[in-house]
Amino acid sequence: MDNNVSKTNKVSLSIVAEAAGVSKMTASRVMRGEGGYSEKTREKVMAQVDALGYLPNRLAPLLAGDTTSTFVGVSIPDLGNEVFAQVLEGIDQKLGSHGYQTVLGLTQHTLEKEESWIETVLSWQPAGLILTGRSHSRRALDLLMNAGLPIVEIWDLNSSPLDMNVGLAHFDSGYEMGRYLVRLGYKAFGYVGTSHDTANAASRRLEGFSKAVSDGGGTLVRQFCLHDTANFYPGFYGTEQLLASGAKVECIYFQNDSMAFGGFQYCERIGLSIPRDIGIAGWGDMPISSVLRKRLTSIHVPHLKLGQAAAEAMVSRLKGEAVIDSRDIGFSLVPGQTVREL
Amino acid sequence: MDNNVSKTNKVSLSIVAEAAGVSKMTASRVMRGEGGYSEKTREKVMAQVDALGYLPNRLAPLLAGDTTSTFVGVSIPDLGNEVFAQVLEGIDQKLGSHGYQTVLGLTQHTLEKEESWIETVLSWQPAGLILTGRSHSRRALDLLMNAGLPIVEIWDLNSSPLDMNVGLAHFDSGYEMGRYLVRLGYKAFGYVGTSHDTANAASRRLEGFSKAVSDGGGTLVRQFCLHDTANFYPGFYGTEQLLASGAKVECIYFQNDSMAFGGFQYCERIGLSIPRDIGIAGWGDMPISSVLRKRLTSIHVPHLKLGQAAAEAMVSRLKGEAVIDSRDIGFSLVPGQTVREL
DNA sequence: ACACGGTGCTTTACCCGTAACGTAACGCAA
DNA sequence: TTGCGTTACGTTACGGGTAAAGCACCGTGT
Repeated sequence: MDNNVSKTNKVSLSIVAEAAGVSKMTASRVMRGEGGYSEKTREKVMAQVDALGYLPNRLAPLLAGDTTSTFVGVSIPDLGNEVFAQVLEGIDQKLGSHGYQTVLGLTQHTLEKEESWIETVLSWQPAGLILTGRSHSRRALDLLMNAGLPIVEIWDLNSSPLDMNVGLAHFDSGYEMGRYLVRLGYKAFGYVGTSHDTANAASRRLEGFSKAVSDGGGTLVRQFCLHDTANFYPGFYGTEQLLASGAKVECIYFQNDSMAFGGFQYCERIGLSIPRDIGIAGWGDMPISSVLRKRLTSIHVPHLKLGQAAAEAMVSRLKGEAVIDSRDIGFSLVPGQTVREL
Repeated sequence: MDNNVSKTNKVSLSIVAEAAGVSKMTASRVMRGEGGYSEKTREKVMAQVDALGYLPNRLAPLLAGDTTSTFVGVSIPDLGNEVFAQVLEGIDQKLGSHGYQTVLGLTQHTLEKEESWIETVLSWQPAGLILTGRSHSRRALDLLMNAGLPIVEIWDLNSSPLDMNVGLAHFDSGYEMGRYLVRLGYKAFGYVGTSHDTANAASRRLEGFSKAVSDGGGTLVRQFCLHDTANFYPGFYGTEQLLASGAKVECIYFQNDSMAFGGFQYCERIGLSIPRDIGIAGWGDMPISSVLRKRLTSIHVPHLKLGQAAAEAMVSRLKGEAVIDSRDIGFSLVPGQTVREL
């Protein structure tokens, strides 16, 4: 291996121009195909472009201020949660198809990491930012205000977004699930989720759920919030802890379907039949549900579409088109077979 | 909402300097804390930095050529496959902790998308690239050679990497699984996977598997490669197709655990008992396995660690430290309970 | 008295591509 | 021939930061 590759003998436009025997400006015009040169000149320049392997440096016009970058910073809590991976996929697909690049930032659900990522990414002059969640640190807000670039806050619907907003009403989705389960006759509920951050979307789902339950005369007997990613295993051992705690629950509401499936597996492992002995409800209508004999009772959310819509809003704004500042991507209840029937 | 935020009244160093009554250069020195100024000057400058909310523009020194960027381009096939999401998470964690930014590119398993992404991302002067897979288009190779920057090819172990390489021996992992299953007495095998790209890692696993099977006197009766993401549902309907095809198989090898679980679910759905009636083997030892009563027979791969190791190799190279050009991240067979016992 | 070194600052030049402007050469009509 | 437009270029300036060089001014030693 050549370890001294680092000697970046970068080919600049002036080098191409000199080699072709023309001025930088003429070469630049040829590169952009904007006309104002003869066919003979075009050939001379292009011959050198091919020979030298010239690739334009997009930083230069950016610095000169006559363009914006095509970077879009995207902050995502974590990728261990399949739901966020899908949102990111939707974002990157759409951004990419419009010639924009995704600059990723994983925040691990902390505002501090988000803040330091925002500071760094802003210093690279992104065209805009897509941020997951609606709460940001004081300093992050200052930075964002000062930067004055397009921002899409996703995931959560937000009555006063910084700029644009694409998401869904998490509280409402929790409320709808709670109401549905109460109507089925359940009274005593348990909850298993992750994270202690009261400001996040999952907490708002739990709030909505909790309200629906008490509105309907039921009780949220016990809730477990684990310090872990919202994936299968935490759902499994969270359920174990919940049931071991002695709480008498008829139905468990989970932060998402991955956790719900983990809980489902634990219940069956200890001999509980679902939904006869205990009900299980999740959130997200995630891919795993499609292969289960008993489809999980859940809330369907178009994750990929959410990401795409966010990217579209960003691209439209960057192209100077009219943009709806706020978009509710919606959700729908999936009855499933993991809770009793009416 | 202020829709006219776009008026980017960018605060530059000269503005800060002028406001503080010093030259750009002095302000620059204060910003970098490299000395050569009085305490009084430092205070004057910092007061203006705070007042104006100045954030340095990291593009400028980049253009001037006395620094490299802190962007690292990372190409990933898709995020619908949990395994790649984890690899990406590992990469971004490690890059981020060293002050580097991940610029994502989803290639959807196609060399054309990789090529166009490489071209675009190179024009933004990244510090290095991390690419999934070892095959690239002719033009991509030209571009990479010409750019002369650090490259880590991940996923697959590669006898002649472009630069650095972190991965595992996919062929061997397939071979080991095949040998294991043959030793258990299986003779007739089926395969369910995705993608028709013969150049990718999953194909190499299949080749290894196939070789082990024929070396051991068995037969790979039928194989299904679906045009889909390697997730639960394709595993489910791929298995349906396989079994409906009338092929007599005793054991099915899947591209990964997600597909294997989908297949598992299909088998149980139609009344087949696992492993009594049919054996199932996956790859990746993915999170879902941890909550199943019958752990999937699989190959354990430290995905997160693979991503971290790739990022570490990149960072070390960028810092000018000595780097091992190639690293085998390894794998290990997980016996599981979805195949018969010896 | 003058050389010398250090401190604290300013000035100049540069990176790369493009906008804006300048200009030489030519064609064509009055 | 003059006047004007067009074509096909070249020249200059710019943007944000930093390296390198320049330059006052001070204190100190001889």
